[in-house]
Amino acid sequence: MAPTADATTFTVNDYDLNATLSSGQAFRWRFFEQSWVGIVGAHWVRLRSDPFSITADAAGPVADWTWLKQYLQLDLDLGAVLLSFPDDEPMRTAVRACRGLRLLRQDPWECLASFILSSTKQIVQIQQIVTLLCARFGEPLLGEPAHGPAYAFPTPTRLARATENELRECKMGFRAPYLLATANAIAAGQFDLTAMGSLPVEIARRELMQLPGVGRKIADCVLLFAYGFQAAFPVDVWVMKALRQLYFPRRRPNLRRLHQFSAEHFGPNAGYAQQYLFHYMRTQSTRKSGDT
DNA sequence: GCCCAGGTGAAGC
DNA sequence: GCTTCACATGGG
Repeated sequence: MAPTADATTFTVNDYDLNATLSSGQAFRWRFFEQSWVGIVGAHWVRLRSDPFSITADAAGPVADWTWLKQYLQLDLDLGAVLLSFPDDEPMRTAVRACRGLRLLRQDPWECLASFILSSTKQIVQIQQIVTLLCARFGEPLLGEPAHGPAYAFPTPTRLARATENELRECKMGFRAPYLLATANAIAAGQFDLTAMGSLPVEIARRELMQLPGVGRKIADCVLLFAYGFQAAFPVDVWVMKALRQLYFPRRRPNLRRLHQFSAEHFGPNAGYAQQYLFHYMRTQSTRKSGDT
């Protein structure tokens, strides 16, 4: 029972909120009673969608919804992006399967830290780790009591003051020293996350990969999901499976070759195409219940 | 028990 | 250069 709460409705088309929020880009959303409940920055928010609109409820008063519009990328022309995809059978199939899937625009630090925690973890487990991390180290936020306490994603400074053992208690295992060292570098001002967005993508990638626990794949995730470099093309086990199965059924190209292929084949919005392949593969091959 | 998960870094060839 | 392996933890 929040005293004052705000709501708003955005008109959309071709926006599949379910696919978008369950597609492994962001890890703080839960589907609950026909709504998506999550945290964006310092805001608790609940989202409901129909084919033509998305309605948002906040826990407190909201004077300006720009933060949510940007996060959801409501101004993006999806049709133009889809038209830029290669006109081949695998992409047609993937787009048919999840048309309306979007890329979010996330906070760089939250995105970076989350994906450091993602290596060889399933999406549900990444969600669990992030939840534990936020509950332990994040600032409390105004939420809705029925949904339990709400927390911001912890800052680099706060995590830099944690011990490796405290982080391991959040079930992150061998990723703890990576997260701690990266938080330290940023908190100490040795690494400027805000500068990445205005660099050429290759330079920004090289910079991000200097951070401990950040290799090519995680760097590409941050470039794509946080900075909006739409040509960045993260290759994880699913995308590798997709590329090999759909484009190289008789060969077994290595990672370097797949990156080369993706750079030549998928065009200026390769990262978007990658998300369609990723989501298509995951929803096709895994038939587990309760996924969304 | 076994294999796998939105990988990375170090060591071995 | 490329391939192999250890690294925590939990789900199927």
